[in-house]
Formats: sequence, structure tokens, C-alpha cells
Amino acid sequence: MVTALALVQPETLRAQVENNLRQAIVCGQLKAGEKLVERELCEMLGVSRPSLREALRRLEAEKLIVIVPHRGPEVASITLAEARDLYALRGLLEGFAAHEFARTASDAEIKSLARAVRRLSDAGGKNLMAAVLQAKAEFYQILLKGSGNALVGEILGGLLARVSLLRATSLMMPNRLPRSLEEINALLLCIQARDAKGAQKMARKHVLNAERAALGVFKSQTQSSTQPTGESP
Amino acid sequence: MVTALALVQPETLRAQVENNLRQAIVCGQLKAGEKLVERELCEMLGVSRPSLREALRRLEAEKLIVIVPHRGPEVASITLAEARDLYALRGLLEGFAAHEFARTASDAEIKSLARAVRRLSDAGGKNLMAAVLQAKAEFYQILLKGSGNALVGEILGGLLARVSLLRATSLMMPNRLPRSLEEINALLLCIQARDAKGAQKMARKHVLNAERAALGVFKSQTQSSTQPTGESP
DNA sequence: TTTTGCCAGATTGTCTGACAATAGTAAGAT
DNA sequence: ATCTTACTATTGTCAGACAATCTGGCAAAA
Repeated sequence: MVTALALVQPETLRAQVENNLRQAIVCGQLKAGEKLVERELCEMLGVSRPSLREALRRLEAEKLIVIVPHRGPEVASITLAEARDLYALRGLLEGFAAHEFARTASDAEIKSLARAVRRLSDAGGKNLMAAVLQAKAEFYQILLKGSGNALVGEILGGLLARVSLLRATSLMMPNRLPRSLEEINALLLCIQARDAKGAQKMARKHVLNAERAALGVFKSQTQSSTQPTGESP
Repeated sequence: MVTALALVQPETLRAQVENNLRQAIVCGQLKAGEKLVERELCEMLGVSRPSLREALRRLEAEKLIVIVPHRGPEVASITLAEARDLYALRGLLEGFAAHEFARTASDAEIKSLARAVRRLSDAGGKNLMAAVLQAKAEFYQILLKGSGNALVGEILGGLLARVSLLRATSLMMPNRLPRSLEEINALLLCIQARDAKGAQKMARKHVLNAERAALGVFKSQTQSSTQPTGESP
């Protein structure tokens, strides 16, 4: 008897377009504020306008692009105030997820999380950025799944995509990596001790620190572009 | 001289379709689980398929409809677990909004909120459901705006639309209205006292009570359809 | 009778081509 | 130099078409 058979559903063309564009945006290939032209994208991706436009509508709903009527779509850009709001919400939601995980996750899930943290630390120690990224994604996935609230994961996923528009995420500052790993380890300790309140606080603190670092870079970036205080002689 | 002239931006046709469908869904004209057929909707709304499909994509991104490839769209339906997740998040976010409002809103905003509560109580006392709805919407708008985090309002708006899919909202149980008004008044008192923590707790409590009432109705609805165990002895 | 296989109709996914409406731009007039 | 005007590019919207796929029922086999 067949126990499990994951038949890959043939992704519709529109979905592929959507995924391609989304990844191009969060990876920075399409920069924040960049104007998009339908025909160009059609040729690039090899699809017709209707398919492209449907994909654009979804990305618009996700707030990754902005479409002003008769002026066309462009990659969304984030103001300082919006970034603050984003991080505030992220802290709230990740704090909630950590709280619930510590409270309700199974021992097996906690062990799984611990393994992910381990991999993350290893990758961080060797400065393997790609591995860090993957391990961090796994860490989040386990945390969110174990929190028992799928909605939080859904919303948080959307927020993280928007945060990436800042183009000043923790990856841009390798010097913060050690402290970031410390914070995650502290979070893990709280969870292993089933200390829900402590886990919540640690998660919030982690986000808060990430915010400080990111917004610091962000401010200096935007300031330097509007008010070039002598980057080079 | 003209002081203020709100020139209604000519809503694109697609946006009108989107709004019509969204309202039809949250109002219950299109019931949860109902299958939608593109051509029927096109004829109903008098638009072409591309325009309709773009609107559908946006509603899909908002999780108000579900589109399975080659099987067409249908109005999303909510399971008990999803409903619980929704209310948990709602409590978290409304609690946050109340906390921040109490902490940072201006005195003028607090007065504005008090007026909205007053209108809400009046409408509730007279059992004018339409007026209650409008006053409650205003109340939320003021609260969210004054909380200083636009994102929370954005996310919460999406959640509330999805909650309406339950079709077992507080409106369905007029007997809960008095208690609901009491809770909102208590929340207002906390806010007027600038008691952020208290406001947060009251907001959460309010959502929790709403959840209890809604899920009670929801369970009895779904049970009675699948397992009619005799509503009353 | 139940199950299996198959076919036709219906619906969606996608493309092409077209035209009107609007925004951005460049040229011309004062 | 500033304002007005005309033009061009791009988007918004439509109609029609065709292939891929799902759905339901009917016939054939066990």
C-alpha cells in the first residue's frame, strides 16, 4: 500500500510568474521604487499580459508592489514610519508565537527547534551565509508551526517579505550575527524551560535589536542619498 | 474659495468589481463555500473576464475566496480551528491597538473615541442595528488610527472580513449586545485613565467574549447539520 | 450490483489583437 | 522663462478563440 505520495500539482503559469516576481522583489533584483512596465515584464517572463496582470494583482494585494491607475505598477517602497510599524508588529507576533510554542509545543518539536538552532549556530560560526539563511528559515518554520496558530505564520510571512523591501536586513550587517545567535539561543533556553513569558520577552527583544540595527542602516542610507555628507572626497 | 473638495478618483472598473464582490461576501449574499462561475459573475457585473479575474486574484490574496486550479473559485469557508486562530490574533492586535491608544493618543482623539462610544450606546439602546454597525466601524477607525500603527489597522481589517465568513458575528446574537456595550465602555474608561495595560486587557477580554459567543453559535450550527443531536431536550 | 473505463459537455487557463482613456513629454507660443 | 498644446507611450478594458482539465453520466466488465 502507498503510504504517502506527494503529487506535485502542476503550477499554473500565472503562479509561476507571481513567484518569480515575488522572489525578484524580496531578493532585491527589482529594487524598491523601481517602475515596472507590463510589456517589458511580459517579454522577460514570456507570458501574455492577462497572465502577468493577474500576478501583479496578487502582489499588489500583498503590498509588494503599488499600482496607481493609469501610471502602472512599481515596487513598493517603505518609509521609516512604516518600517517601525512593521517591526512593532513583528515583535508582537513573534513574541506571541514564542509564547505559545513554549506553552504548547510537544517535546519532539522543542528538540526539532533545538536542532535547527544548532545548525544555525554552526553555519554562523563558519560564516556560511547561505546556510545561515536556510537554517533560519527552518527555525522560523518550526517555531510557527509549533505555535499552533497557522494564521500567525501566514501574516508574519507577509510581513517578512515586506521587511525585505528595506534592503537593510540583518544579513547586511554580518557584525550583528553573533549577537543575533546569542539571542536565539537565549530564546531556545526559555522554550526548553517551558518559560512562556520569558520566551515572549526574548523574541520581542530579538526583534527589537534587529529593528535597531536595520533602521540604523536605513536612516544612514536615506540620509546619505538626500544629504550627501561627503561619502568620498 | 473652495476649502475642501474630495474629488473621487475615478475608480477603475476592476476595483469596482472587487469591492462589489467583497461586500457581497462579507454581507453574506455570497455564502461561504459557494462555488463561483466566471461567466455568471461577468454577466452579473457586466464586465469582461480579464477584469473579473483580476478582481478575483485580489480577493484570493485576501483569503476571501479560494481558487483551485481548473476547478474555479469559491467563497472561502472557515473551520473551527481557523476561527480560533482568527480570534486569537484579533485579541492580540486589538489589545495592542488599545494599549498604544491609551499610551499615545491625543486628548482630542480620546474625546473623539468617547463620542463614538456614546453614539454606539445610543444606537444600541434603541436597537438600531444599522446605526450600531456604523458607530462600531467609526469606533474601530478612531481606535486604530490613534494607535499610531497603520499596519495593525490594515491587518485587522483583513481579519475582520474573514471573521465575517463565519456568519455568526455578534450581530447574529442581539442578546449579547448589552454586554458588548458594557465591555466597550469599560475599555473607554481605561483609555481615559491612560491605563494602557488595563485597556489592553479589556480589549482582549472583549474579543474573547465575542469569540465564545460566536464559536458557540458556530459549533451548534455545524453540529446540527452534521450530527443533529437534538438542539433542546 | 458494483466497479471500472470512457466519452461529451462545461469551465478554466492562456493567448492574440484591438481600441479608448489617461499620464508623461516635448514642442511651440506668448 | 512660463504656459499651453499636441503627441506618444502605457495602461484599462474588451471580444474572441483554443487547449487543458474537470465533472458527470453512460456503457462495459467483474
